[in-house]
Amino acid sequence: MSRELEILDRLKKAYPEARIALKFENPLQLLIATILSAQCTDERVNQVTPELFKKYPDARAFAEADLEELAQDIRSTGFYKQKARYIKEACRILVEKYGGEVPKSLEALLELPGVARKTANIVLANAYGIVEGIPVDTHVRRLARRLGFTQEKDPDKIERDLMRIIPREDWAVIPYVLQAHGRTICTARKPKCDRCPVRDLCPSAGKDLA
DNA sequence: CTCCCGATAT
DNA sequence: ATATCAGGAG
Repeated sequence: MSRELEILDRLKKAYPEARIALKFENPLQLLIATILSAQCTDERVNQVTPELFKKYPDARAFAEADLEELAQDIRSTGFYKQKARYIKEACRILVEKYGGEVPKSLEALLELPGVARKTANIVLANAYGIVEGIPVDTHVRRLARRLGFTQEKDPDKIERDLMRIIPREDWAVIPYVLQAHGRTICTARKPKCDRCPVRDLCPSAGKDLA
């Protein structure tokens, strides 16, 4: 087995429970929650969304929301004015072009404001089971670079490198496995290499870098 | 590259 | 006190 596949195998075994942490009951809720999760923990998003989804039950409700009020409703997730604008405008487009439904294609999702490949991949995979790519967030980016899976910095280029290395059946779970490892062991600041299950396969082990 | 911004770790 | 964080747009 290649070094890369051995790493993936060990990490999957180390974090067998790893999966999406965002709470949602339908594709629209997942889309909104994922937009909110930018630069914010899923845990905090989950503190805001139950109330939010009660107040705004569908895309039309978000599209017709008062912008200032919506912003206050999501305030604690940070970047709240931006996110409120993205959500309102995205939902306006959903109502206008897709009957209030969340479209099932990458291209259509990428048309929405506040939605790039990371968000689109998460929504497609977890709401519809459609796997077209690998969501690259900061955890995935940091670990992919530390593990020597890529030298790139641009998320889209990192995604391409990962799609070459990782078997397609793992594309949907791998971000959650990497996030779990990134939160617990391979942290941004002081990675706990002494407790890492892939230490012997990691080119960055013991080093003190990004 | 800069801006958006509150919450949390250090 | 302040550095950094589950992104994306201009």
